[in-house]
Parts: sequence; C-alpha cells; structure tokens
Amino acid sequence: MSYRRLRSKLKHPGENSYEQLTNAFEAEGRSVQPAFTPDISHPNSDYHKKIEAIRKLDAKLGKTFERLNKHQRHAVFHPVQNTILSAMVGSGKTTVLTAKVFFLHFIQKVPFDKMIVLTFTNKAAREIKGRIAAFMGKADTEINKQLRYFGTFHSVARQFLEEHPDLKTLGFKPGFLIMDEQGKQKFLQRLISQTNLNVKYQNQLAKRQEKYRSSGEIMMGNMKTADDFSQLMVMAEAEKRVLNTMDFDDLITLCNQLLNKKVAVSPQWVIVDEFQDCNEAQLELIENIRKENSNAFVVGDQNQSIYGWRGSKDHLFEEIYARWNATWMELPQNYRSTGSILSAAETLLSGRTETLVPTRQKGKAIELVRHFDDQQEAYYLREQLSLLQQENVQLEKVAVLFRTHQQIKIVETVLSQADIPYQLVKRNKLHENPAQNFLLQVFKVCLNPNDVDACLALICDPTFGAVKQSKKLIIEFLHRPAKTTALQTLMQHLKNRKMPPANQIRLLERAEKFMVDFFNETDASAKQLIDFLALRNILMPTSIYHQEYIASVTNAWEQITHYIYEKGWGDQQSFFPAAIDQVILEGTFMINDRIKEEKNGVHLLTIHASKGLEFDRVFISGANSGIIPLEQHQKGSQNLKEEKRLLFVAMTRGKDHVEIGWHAQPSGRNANAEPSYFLNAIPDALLKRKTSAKEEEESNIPMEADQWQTGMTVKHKKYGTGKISSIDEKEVICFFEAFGEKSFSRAFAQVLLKKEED
DNA sequence: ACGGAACGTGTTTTT
DNA sequence: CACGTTCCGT
Repeated sequence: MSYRRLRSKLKHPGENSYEQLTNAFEAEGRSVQPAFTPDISHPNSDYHKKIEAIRKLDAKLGKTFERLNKHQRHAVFHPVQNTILSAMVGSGKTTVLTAKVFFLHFIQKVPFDKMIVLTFTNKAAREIKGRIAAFMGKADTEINKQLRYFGTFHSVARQFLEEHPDLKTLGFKPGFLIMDEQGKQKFLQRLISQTNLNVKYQNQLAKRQEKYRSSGEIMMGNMKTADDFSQLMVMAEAEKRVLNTMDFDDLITLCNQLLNKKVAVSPQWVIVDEFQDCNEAQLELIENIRKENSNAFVVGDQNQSIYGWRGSKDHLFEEIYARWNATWMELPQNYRSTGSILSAAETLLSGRTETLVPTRQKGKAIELVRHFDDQQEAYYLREQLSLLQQENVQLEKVAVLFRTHQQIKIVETVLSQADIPYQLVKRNKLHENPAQNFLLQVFKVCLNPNDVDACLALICDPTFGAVKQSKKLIIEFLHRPAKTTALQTLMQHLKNRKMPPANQIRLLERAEKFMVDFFNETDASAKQLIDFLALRNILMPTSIYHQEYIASVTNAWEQITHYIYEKGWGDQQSFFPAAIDQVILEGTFMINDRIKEEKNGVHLLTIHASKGLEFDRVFISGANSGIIPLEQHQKGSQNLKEEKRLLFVAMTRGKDHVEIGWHAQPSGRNANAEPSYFLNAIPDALLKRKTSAKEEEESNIPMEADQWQTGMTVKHKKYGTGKISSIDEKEVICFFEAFGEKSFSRAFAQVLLKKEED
C-alpha cells in the first residue's frame, strides 16, 4: 500500500472497519438493515364482473382489461387515492400504466388534460402516448392537445412554465429556449472570458455547477482558496434571464419555485413511471403538482434502481408510503425470463424477494464461462454468434452487455472483422450531424436576435462558420450600443472585415426577418426554408457532402413542421420555440421518428442502457470482481447494493439464456482474476461453470501478433494498403496514403491488418 | 516560464 | 496506477 493511501486511511480510522463489516455482509448477500415491509394490498377478486360490464359498454376496451392478470387488474380498478405500485421486473408495468390511463379516461371520465403522466425518457413517453393513439385510432390535434401533460419530467415542466401566468416573476418570458449540456458549457465559458473572472477547472464547469447547486459548496480540487466560481453562478443566473434560456435542471427547479407559490393546474391524477429513479427535485415537482384532492399512481421497481449516482433518492418508496398514506400494491409475476434466470437473479436482491414470481418453465441453467482474457472472450463471442447465425437465430434478439463503454470496443472490432452484424445503442445524434447542429443555431438566432451564444456558435461553426471564436468578438457583443441586437452587431462586425463573408451575412439578414416573414409564406416547405434563409450557398455547394447537408436540413424541417402540425396548439409561429425546445430535449430533430431498430444485428450495450429492454439471449461480458462491482464502489454499502442491482438488471434482460463471461487474466487495472463475487450467492444447481478454451490456445493467440515487421505492407478494411512505419511493445504504427499514420494496439493488429505479399 | 510536489479522479447517462 | 490540474518553488 502506498504511503499516500495509507495516510488517507488513517485520516478516517473509524469508517473503514465499519465498511469492511458491511462489505463482508454484502458479499454474502445479506442485508445489514432489516428489510422494510409494507402492508400489501392484495387482490381479493379477479374483477370478472367489472370487466364484463366494461365489455358490454365497449368490446375493445373490455379486451384490453381482460388480458391483465388479477394483480394488474387490482392496480387498475382498486379505488384508492394514492397508490404505490411496486412492479417486479418484467411484470407488465407499462401495460398496467396505460390500462390505468384508459380506465380513468374511458370509464371514470377523467379528461386527459386532468392527468399528468411523467416519465424519465422520451422513449417511454412516446411508448405510452403511442399506445393511446393506437387505441383511439389516429391521433388528432385535439387529442395531442389534451395529452400535453404526458411526457418527460422536463418537457412537462417546460409546458407548465410556458403556460403559467406568473412566469415573468421568475424573470423569464414564454417562448424561452433550453440549453443543452454543450450549450451550457459554452455559455459559462463565454461569461468567464467576457468578465475576466478567475475560474479554475474550466473543463469541469458542469460538474462544479451540479455540486454547487445541490450542496452550495464549491468543488475545491487542489485549490487552496476559492476561485470566482460563486460570482460566475450569480452572473449566470442574471444572464440566463437576459437571454431567456434555461438549462435542464432549471426547468425542474424553476417549475418548483413557481408551483410552490401558486398552482395553476390542478390535476385529478398524477401518474409516474420509473418512480425509483426520482431525485429530490423531481419528487418535489410531483408533490407541488399534487393537491389535497388529487390522486397519485406511481409505478416503479426498487430492484432496478441503478441511477443512484445520478441523484435518485434513497428510501423513496418508504418515505412516500408514509407521507402520502399510500396503498402499496405489487405486480409479482414475471413474464419474461425462465425460472432459473429469475431464481439466480433473485439471489442478488436484498430485502423481500418472495414477491418475484416466475410464470415460465425452469429452463436452462445460467452459464458462467471462464475466458483467458477480453480478447479471447471476443473471439469466443464471435464464434458463438456465428453459430447462432448458422442456426438462423435472429441476432437482433441477442445482446452482449458490458459494465463500461471501454469493454465494448474489442468485441465491436472482432465482430466487424468477422462480418457479424451488430448495433450499438447510440445517442446524441444532433451534435454529430453538422448541418442540423448548424441549423439549430440558426433557428435560435431567428428566435432571439440577442442570443449571443447562438450568434457565436453560428458564425464560429467549424464547418459552416466564417470566423474563429475570439475574445474580441465576445467583447464587441458585450459593449454593443443599447437597442442594437447581437445579430445586428455580428452583421456589422462581418461587414467590417477585410473579406466580408457574403453568404453568412446574407443568412443573418434573412434570419432577422424570419419570425415575421417566413411564417406568412404560403408554403413553409423545406425548399422554401432553404431559399428563404439562403442556405444553399452556405452548405458548401462544391462539397461532396452538399447533398447530404441539404437532405439533413430538409429532414430536420420536415420533422419540425410535422411536430407543430401534430400539436396543433396554434399557429406555427407561436409553437416554433416549443418545437426547438423539444429538439434540444430529445437531442435530435427526429422527434416523430420511431426509433428504428429494424437493423438485424446483435446489440452491444452497457447494462445501464439495457434497462427496459429484453432479449432472447444475453451475454454479460467481463463480469470480474472489480468490474461488477467496480473497484471504486467497494466503499459504501449503498453503492455496493446498486452494483448488485445492476447485475440483477443485466441478468433479467434475458428471456431464455443468460451467459456470464469472466477473464482469468483481466486487462483492466481494477479487475481481479475471479468472477464477480456477487455470483457466489447463486446455488450451484443454477450455475453451470465452463471454460471457453484450452490453456495452450490461450497462449497462442498473443504470439501470432509477433509476426509484424517494420516496412511490411499491410491492408486495412477502411484505410486500404499501407506500410508499417514502427513497432513497439504495445503498438503497431502504420502509414496509409490517404489517411496518414494510424496506430493499432498490438492485440488488435492481427484482427485489423492483413499481411500483403508484395 | 518551467518543473516538481501534492492532490484528485477515474464508471454508469437522461433531459 | 495514470493522468490532469493547481500550487509553489526557483
């Protein structure tokens, strides 16, 4: 043990012994604290008569309820004011939630706009709204208007703020725009440079802000004395009001401030999905929305709480159970996994587990496979997947789950080389699409000609901009004369340059008139948009990507107009900002596109990203101690429990087969040469141990890599033919005509490069 | 201005 | 352990 580490341990001598104790208990799967036991409201009928009566009224509706099991029916029909529905994994949570909405609306005659339905992800919100639309036939404008409080916490909070008559008391106006994380970083950095504040750790501004907000403390790092961070925060609050922009967290906290004063909406029902993921602010939002005679129906699964590190509240269910005097119901039946998978996964849970009831056959035992290292596991997976492919198994029903992103890379490389189709779960498409990212900045400038950050982002865009970001330009904005907009200042600045960028100036001229003139045009098509904003010349007509850029802009505008049309809350002009905010909240212009998962490849994803999904066959890769749980997490028992739940979530993604791989010689710094000790709690009858290859084969694989020599001609799938320019212990460096020097990890080289005989 | 000591962090990610 | 950041000495 290093001196430093030893000293840090000595600083807090008491804590370690306690932690070691709790860890020892955790390792054996026992809980330190006695489990919380609520008074469960069990169904005492299967509600047959009720459903019969509904069927006479409406056959289609009757069918919807008939499909539910008695626990699900109990949750839908039992008339209590506040319900906590503890929904076990794979128990049909979303089905019950939508059935509840149907029951309230069609039978109890609660108007949709008297219900608030909160989800965490856009995907979940789309799912619920989609099911309602599917049931009612085609969704029309009127229904969409009624469903305006169905959505993510953030989009519903935005809706409340937008509608609230007292919004201006907070210093904001309707039609405000939202800053995403990137936007916030640039916004804060601009403030720092325009004021000469002394702010350290500037690449961790978001993190520092989060800490400052939640605890009021300044993240000190190595600083001896505090920097000007708190001043920056004060300035940021004022500047956000000037620009009329909010960040993601503001949406919730400002909404809380407003609803605390006066509740503008009084819903009859508040319905929350994935309740276990609520953080303090989101819980406060729920409680602010709820009034004394409101009803609440919250659905969640404590066993799938894996976002504690993002601030989800501890002991949330217990707290709310007492505070709301709620009725506790459960959905115990799992329809997804085999009995063996469930029994094995169950051993990872602390607290009551008797409520997790399998409905399927026992099935095959879980396999625990020993691999030599990550590389060998990748080859093993390649082999297994190609066998499955030969058996005509649909690979999109197979997933490989990982604890970290890092682990995915090697499997991805090996699979791509073997032409096994795979799909990564991707996000943040907007910033990867240069034309759409640029268009967003243009729209922001159109909406608010004083949005300095959007002006800067537009004109300094790496692809379509005209100037480099400079402090001088920022100062020019700051000292612009009163009544001159940032947009006008920017135009003047560009005109004064030695080489005025004509295309960008023209765009800005058009942007100034956009809100007034464009929506008066009879045809608001994408072509019309491109013509009006004179975008064709900016989108580099001579570039080979020009058509792609035009297509991106066209697609983006079609999505926006569709969104506005679909909402139909009024004219296009007033719902334009709402649409732009939705783009920012979704991180993409594809608001109306159902997530296309028609690709037929095996899914490669982190366990966190796999929540809510299911697959016929699941491989959990690299499940060593030190990865699950992650080394750093050995500290507190709370964290350790969450790591257990993470493995629980991973295992319960599988319907028929679950296989867990571990490495005898792990490459990660933290990984130990043993399978996750969480698995020790699984009885031998449920866990079949295997080894993926013989020892001799293991040592052969790395040896093959040693055939590389400097000057050798090699071929790469993407880079083409090249020459090895140098080799060292870890890397092979090659030079390619069209791509320049590329380095390959020696372990990868044999997969990626093929020797060429001259 | 530059270099070494001291110290902290690293992972998961939606909106 | 490796790397980044800040502090503090020359």
